[in-house]
Amino acid sequence: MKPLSIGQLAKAAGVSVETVRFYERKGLLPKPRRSASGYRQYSEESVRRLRFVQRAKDVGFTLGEIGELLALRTEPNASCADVRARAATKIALIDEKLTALSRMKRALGQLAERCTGEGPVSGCPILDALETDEGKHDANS
Amino acid sequence: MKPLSIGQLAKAAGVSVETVRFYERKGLLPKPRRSASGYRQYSEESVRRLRFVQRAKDVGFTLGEIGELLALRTEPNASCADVRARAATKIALIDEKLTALSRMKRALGQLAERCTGEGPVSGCPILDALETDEGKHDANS
DNA sequence: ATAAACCCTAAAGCTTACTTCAGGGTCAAG
DNA sequence: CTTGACCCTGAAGTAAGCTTTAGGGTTTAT
Ligand SMILES: [Zn+2]
Ligand SMILES: [Zn+2]
Ligand SMILES: [Zn+2]
Ligand SMILES: [Zn+2]
Repeated sequence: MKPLSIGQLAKAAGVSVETVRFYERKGLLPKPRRSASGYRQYSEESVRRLRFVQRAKDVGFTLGEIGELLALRTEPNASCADVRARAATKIALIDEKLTALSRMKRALGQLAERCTGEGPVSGCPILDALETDEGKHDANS
Repeated sequence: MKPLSIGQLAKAAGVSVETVRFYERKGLLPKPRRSASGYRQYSEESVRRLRFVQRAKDVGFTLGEIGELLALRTEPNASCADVRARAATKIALIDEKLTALSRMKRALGQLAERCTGEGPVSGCPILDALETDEGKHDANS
């Protein structure tokens, strides 16, 4: 039942003390009670809250979106479907990023394939391809 | 042979005028000649250069890295292998990002699967899973 | 000659998620 | 009673890649 100091909370959730204060400023963590000397005092609930933020971050939500998720939990007319919709939106965004990265990887891989790594830079097919337009959109000749 | 204005160059490469000036400040484009009234004057070579930057960006290089690639082209003792190595490094980085995003997608997808989207937010499996530790690292029970 | 469309500079602002700095109090140990 | 570990605040800095703002010249067409 003894309250946790900000350092103890930070450690328990695996973040830095500055991050905790930052999240508080951003409204992701409620303003905690203070000791007589002004030190922040946290409970186990605070640890759960902070871990929630970390997990939501891990699955791709921004801090702003995490704030919305947290707000949803206390809005009485919010529905499970709201949460689901946010998850779906996020998954769609992740898919877009995956697609873009795959395209990049393929394009760069194709350039790299043609470069033997021998000789001076002046004939490198990678640079040549970047200079001219060649190599984009798999041309047919 | 008529020189291009900054607006014409920007249009030819599909970027904004401000972007051209920004790239010049960053050293990605050489400082161009100026007309009597101080207007920048570009050549076709400038268009190629600017397109190089765009294509390198498209395959994932940062502006800093693109500057290095451009510098390689004029360093006499730079080798084709240098370019190849940069490409390989970039591909590895793209792979890391792909892996991270795939992990995110899978984790979030697993949460979303359990949410029917019905009822109030208070019993949403997505939020529940984010609050507790459950759902991480596919537990076996 | 005047208005639209373009051009110039330097500097500040934007986004996200923090970190660092500057300047000080507080608490436990020895 | 002093040292070191911790805590406090507010403000500024960081990364990348631009965009915007503020204040003004130039060119071109009518
Ligand atoms: Zn090469
Ligand atoms: Zn739900
Ligand atoms: Zn100090
Ligand atoms: Zn103006």
